[in-house]
Amino acid sequence: MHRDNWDDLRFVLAVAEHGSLAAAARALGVNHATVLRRIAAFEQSHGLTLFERSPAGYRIPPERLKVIEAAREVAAAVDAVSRTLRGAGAAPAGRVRVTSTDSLCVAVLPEILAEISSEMPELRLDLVAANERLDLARLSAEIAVRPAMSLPDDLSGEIGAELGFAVYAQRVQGERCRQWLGLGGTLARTPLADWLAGQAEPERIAGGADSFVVLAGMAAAGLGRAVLPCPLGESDARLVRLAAPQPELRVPIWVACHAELADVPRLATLRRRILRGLARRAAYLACGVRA
Amino acid sequence: MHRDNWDDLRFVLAVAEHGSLAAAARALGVNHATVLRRIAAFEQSHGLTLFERSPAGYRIPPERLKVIEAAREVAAAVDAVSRTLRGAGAAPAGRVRVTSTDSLCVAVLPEILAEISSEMPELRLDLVAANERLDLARLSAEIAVRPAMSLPDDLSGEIGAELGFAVYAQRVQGERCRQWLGLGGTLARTPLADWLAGQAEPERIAGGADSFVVLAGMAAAGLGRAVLPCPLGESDARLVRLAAPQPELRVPIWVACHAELADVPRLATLRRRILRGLARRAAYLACGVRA
DNA sequence: CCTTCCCTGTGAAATCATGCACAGGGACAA
DNA sequence: TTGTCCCTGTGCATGATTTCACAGGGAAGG
Repeated sequence: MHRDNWDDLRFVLAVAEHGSLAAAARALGVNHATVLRRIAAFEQSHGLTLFERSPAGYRIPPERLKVIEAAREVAAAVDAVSRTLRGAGAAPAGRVRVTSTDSLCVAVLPEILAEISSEMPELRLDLVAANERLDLARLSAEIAVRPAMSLPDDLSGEIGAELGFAVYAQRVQGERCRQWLGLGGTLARTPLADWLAGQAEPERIAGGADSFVVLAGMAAAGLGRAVLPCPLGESDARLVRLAAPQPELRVPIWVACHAELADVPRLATLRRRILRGLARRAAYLACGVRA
Repeated sequence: MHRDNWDDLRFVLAVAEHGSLAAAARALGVNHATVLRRIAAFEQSHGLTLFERSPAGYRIPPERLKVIEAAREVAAAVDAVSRTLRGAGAAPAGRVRVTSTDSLCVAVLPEILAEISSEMPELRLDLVAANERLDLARLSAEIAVRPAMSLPDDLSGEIGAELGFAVYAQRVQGERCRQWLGLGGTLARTPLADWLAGQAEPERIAGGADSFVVLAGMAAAGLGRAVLPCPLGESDARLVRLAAPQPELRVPIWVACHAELADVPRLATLRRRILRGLARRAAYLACGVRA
């Protein structure tokens, strides 16, 4: 069944975009019979019919559009490989990119980087916010600051502090607001989401988002109460905390870089300083209490 | 040169992950000679050597790691196709996902959605923040709110307001801060980035980020001055605007959905309400002035 | 009505990729 | 040193893919 050939997707996409076997074949520079057979192979190996055949050409029914969108993602990713391959240049000296979740990029890291920047003014510090595919995209940065229970094998790093979570809501509505905000996207597959499922009945969920920063904005606008990382909830004056942080939800914050890059002196210095910055804010990160 | 076979990436990835032709071949269930030739074909078609050959196996030099990471992205995207193909289910009723840039997801849309939610309490409104690949990932949401000069063909929508940009910096440092913050990632390929390049000499750039929300946080922490969407800059009390919004940088904000979904009544209603919400805040969006 | 054009679909020949078997070489242990 | 093991790399037979050429059918236009 799974003959699993990524190249078939290229043909699927071409047919979807050109509307017919023949047009796709012209665009791809191959014979139309080839396209016919590759599409047939793809459909058979996945056990479904993707296209509507008609004498006028191949059409994708609307309910199959998502597959095409997903295939477009693949195309974009392949393009990215090409671009990476082309501009295989090393990162410019004097410039370090730090990646983290958007919460930390907004709530804590700017402060820490500002301290570091004043001590090392020659350095250019870029922040790369990436919630999803963190483990995959990690090479778009030299240093990663990641809340996680453990670190992937090829990363080398240390724990700087722990991140705590609590429930927040709009200050003026406060306790009266009985609606909840749910976790979407990649956040939906975290222990936090399980915990939340135990707190809020599904019919009480008025909305959701795939990012804590957005959730904080929604909670502040009065859409409902949300579980947020403490430093994020505390940093927004429009929000009020409804309960103490849940100790069972604490997550270590790792400061890491690729094992291969662990010895670069500049990166090692920066890692140490970020670690120190996190450690100095440990209480704030875990409980939202400013030292 | 461009023989362009996506399937070769599968072999590249397998060799990178297993460390040798032979191990990759075992994992893929093919002969090692096949792997050898596919790798060779890939390298030749891209005109470079990706792996370091040694008697002990194939190794990727650290500077080539990015290519592998990009290939992993492709793998993830292919997985997504499979998952989409498997669970070809429709979105649950009574739940609408709205996607936009992180700036608007944080600064304006929560307010608008809160108004809508109070009028249509049975609806669950999810916000999906997506800066990059917006045009590709658009099917992860039903409605898109997008600042852009024009709309892709397969989207149908209207302009709700215009988004203005201005330079902001930390209130306490204010004008004294002579450092700038640059635009990274996808933001680096926008007209805004060109404009910024005309304002700030490269050596004055102390940092950067791929998201305006993160840039706002960095500017507020005193890392430098940043160009920000007006509603985002105005919503942060720690920031002060250094100059009037640049009229030439204004961008229309589209409220759109897939052409195929344009007629769904529930979505049409929601689109209208979002449009109204944007129009009512036109001055705030364009100049940062609260009506 | 017929003609033309563009589409899908199919069978046979040619091309290309794959698997197999084997050569060569480094690493490691006896 | 010798033997073993695992690795890369290469010729050749085989089998799968692709191309080519052609059949059939709907749509548009005279």
